Amino acid sequence: MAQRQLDDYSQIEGKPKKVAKVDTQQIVAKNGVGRKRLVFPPLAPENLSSAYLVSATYDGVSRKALIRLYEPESGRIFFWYDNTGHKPYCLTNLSPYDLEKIDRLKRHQGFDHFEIQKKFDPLLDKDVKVTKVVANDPLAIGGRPQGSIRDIIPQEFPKVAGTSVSTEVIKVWEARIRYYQSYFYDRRLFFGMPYEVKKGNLIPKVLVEAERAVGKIRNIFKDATAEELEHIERWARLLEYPAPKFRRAAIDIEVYSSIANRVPDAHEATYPIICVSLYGSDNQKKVMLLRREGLDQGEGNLPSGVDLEYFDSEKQLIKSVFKVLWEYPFVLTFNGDDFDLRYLAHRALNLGIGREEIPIVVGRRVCLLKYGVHIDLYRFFFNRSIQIYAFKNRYRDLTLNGVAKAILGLEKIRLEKGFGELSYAELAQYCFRDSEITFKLTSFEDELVMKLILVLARISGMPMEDVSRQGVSRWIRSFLYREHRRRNILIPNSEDILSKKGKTSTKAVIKGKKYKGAIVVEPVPGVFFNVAVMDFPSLYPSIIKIWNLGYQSILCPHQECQANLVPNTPHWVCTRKRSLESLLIGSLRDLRVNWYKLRSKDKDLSKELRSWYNITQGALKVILNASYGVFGAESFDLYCPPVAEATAAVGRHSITQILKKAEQLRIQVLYGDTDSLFLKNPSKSQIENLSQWAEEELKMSIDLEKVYRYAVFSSRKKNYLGVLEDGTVDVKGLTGKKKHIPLFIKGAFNKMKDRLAQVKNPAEFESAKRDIANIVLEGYNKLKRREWGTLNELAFNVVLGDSLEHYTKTTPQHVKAARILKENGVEIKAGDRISFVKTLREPHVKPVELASRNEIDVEKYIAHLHSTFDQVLDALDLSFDEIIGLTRLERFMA
DNA sequence: GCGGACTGCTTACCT
DNA sequence: ACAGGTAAGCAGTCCGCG
Repeated sequence: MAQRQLDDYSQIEGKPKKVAKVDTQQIVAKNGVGRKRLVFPPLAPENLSSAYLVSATYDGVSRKALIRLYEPESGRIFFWYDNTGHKPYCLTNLSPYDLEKIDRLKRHQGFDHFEIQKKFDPLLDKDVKVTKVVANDPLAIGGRPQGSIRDIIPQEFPKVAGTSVSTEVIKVWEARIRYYQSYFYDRRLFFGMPYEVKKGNLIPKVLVEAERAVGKIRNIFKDATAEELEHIERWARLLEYPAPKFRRAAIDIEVYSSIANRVPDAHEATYPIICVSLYGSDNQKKVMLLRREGLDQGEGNLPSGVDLEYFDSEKQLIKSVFKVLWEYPFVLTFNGDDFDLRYLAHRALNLGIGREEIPIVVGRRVCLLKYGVHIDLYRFFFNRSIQIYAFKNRYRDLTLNGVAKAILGLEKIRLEKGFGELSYAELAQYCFRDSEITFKLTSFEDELVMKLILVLARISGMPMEDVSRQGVSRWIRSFLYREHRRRNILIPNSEDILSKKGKTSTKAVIKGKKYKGAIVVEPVPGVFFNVAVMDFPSLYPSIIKIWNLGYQSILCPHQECQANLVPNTPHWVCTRKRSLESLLIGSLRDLRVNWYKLRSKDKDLSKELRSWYNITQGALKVILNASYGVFGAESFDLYCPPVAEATAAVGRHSITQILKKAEQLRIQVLYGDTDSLFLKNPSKSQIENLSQWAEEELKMSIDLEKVYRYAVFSSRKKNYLGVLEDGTVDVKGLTGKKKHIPLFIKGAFNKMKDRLAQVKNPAEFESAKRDIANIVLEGYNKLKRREWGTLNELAFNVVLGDSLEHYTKTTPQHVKAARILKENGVEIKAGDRISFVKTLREPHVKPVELASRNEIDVEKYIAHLHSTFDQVLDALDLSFDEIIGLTRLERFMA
């Protein structure tokens, strides 16, 4: 089963119903910046002019949806409780008459009532009557180990039905959607958008400027159908509204530990918290230290403006931290879910601080706040899509230091000793830097990260907490679910989609894959001047749009659609009705390509506006890039393999057709991958012809993406080097750019790269070739003469993909090195980068720390230098062996 | 017992 | 837990080899 039994918020430790009684337990906290006293819960007033809807939960006490509104003027959070009487529910195909027979259901304490509802069944393609089973509590629907309504119905009905009823025909739908999501979908509320409270009711704000922009957009998309335009406008309305300033604070804690290098257990919370730092957007900078006996003041400078406060008791220190957590609307941590907030909460309990005084809600995998929104930046930066598409793989190490160094150029303070041995000054300095860095991860480039999370919350329809923690497939699922509810379409169960439309028909090139993917054109080896790169902008989303792909439309039940075949597959696509995916993904794609990308570069707009548009187009890019893949991912709740397969098949068809056309137009294609073509010195009219043909015949645009002054291809696919007119060098796939190879080799490679950047025309190539040969020779000689700097220069840095025990089939070199490290008492876990060098004696590897320079296997390094350079030398008509002076005979003998 | 041909595993990359 | 395709390097296996 792809769906999870329980959600994070139902797994909150302790008894959810005892969390903060609304009327009796009022917690009053005075914050440090002279604001008003805070009363909990901070109810929204009867009238509130404008506040952003940032988060929501189910409140077990009032049994209502609870919405957090962020009001940027005062920088406060207000709580708004549902006033419409909306309740949790699920749907079933059993009639109320049948359901009445199920005693356990009727007697269930959370059960409220039945309603008959008409819904559209997307898999049967017709209206159906279903029963809405309404409950008083979302946990009654699902979330209790036994005795949840969603389980009782299929389990109990066959027993009471009289005749034999198979469990399979009894359906329960929409029982696994979190209540606050369900609430938002039904009430058509949008996370991240501003609302006003008027006489206690929530009303969306309308902004004149945003509406004006929507009007402009409407004019741009003249060719869109009415249905498409409707969706484009709906998205644009979400994206045109500006972002607020986020009042926020980053915190970081340090815990005393007797053993250096061991992370204290956040659940046990045995050791005292000795230091906490705070960095606020309102310039509140603070370090709180626990006084300990015999500790030196020590030397060390805190940046100016940082308050230093000492506490005699840890309890007082923690209470002081809690004031901050009861105060700020947004709290930032780096790994606070697993460590900082979790430790604080457990430590507080250990010290006898009352539950109601603790501002943290500790879940199984997350830690949330009772007042504000906790954003764990570790979780956000861990997201693969964010890493790749939003930050272009700029950071590699998923540590605070790694991310900050790559993005901000800021580093943690290096420690020579354990926390236990630091003086007050050293500890304060160290701790403060961490919260400073954490904060700055959200403030660089005009608060990009906060805005990105906001935009993603709007598009996905998820609270900021969730959107910052969950992956792109959840975001996509959420906006598709939202559209189902909007149109009164039953949200299908994953297993029903799969049993109806689960089969694929093509054979993947790679063993173990489910279907065939993209085409890579065999490159023509050599150096070519004036290479034009053309590509289909967001090819797969375009295909989903144009071919009307979706789980409903593929293999639809209509006879007449069966002739509408996807090229090279037996799959047909519906001709009667537009699929939700086609409309939603297609309109997002069109908006990005034809509006947001252009606006982000529009010099007539203010810098601020351009930056906003740039963030928006970046968010769209992240989503669009994943919008095809999710349909081929089992974990996606609308998993539908033929949709993914059809998308890839049309992709292959498109590039194959354009290759043929290029040949007809006598344009030589040097290379191509998935959605791109590299053309050899084409004329303007040839390019024009090609793109016109694609527009007419394939109904797809193809753009001239860039022109390389020259490009170097080896005979290997996904391996090339291109020099743009401005001298920038694009290196793709070559070993020389891979992050794990030794700096020594990378250095030599980069020298070659810099030299190649200077070549302007074929004539200049000859002297460049001589220089490159010298670079290679220099590297070779240095190795031969063992003239490297530190051993670090020779270290390979390979990420350990799994925990050490997991490697049973083979033992790769980095695993060998990691095991040696472990024997030496170093803690090793999945995701660690292992640095090792190649040595002469068995087992031919050693962790850098443990190796000495005389045991290096120089010949191995020469072999690596050789293969790294071969990828380029081939094309330049140079030979590694000749460069290093091997005679033809010696080469023959070797 | 050893080397070459082969397959499989693992990582890092491309679109 | 978005997909499939490609390259590289090494580990492990099989088989021939008087």
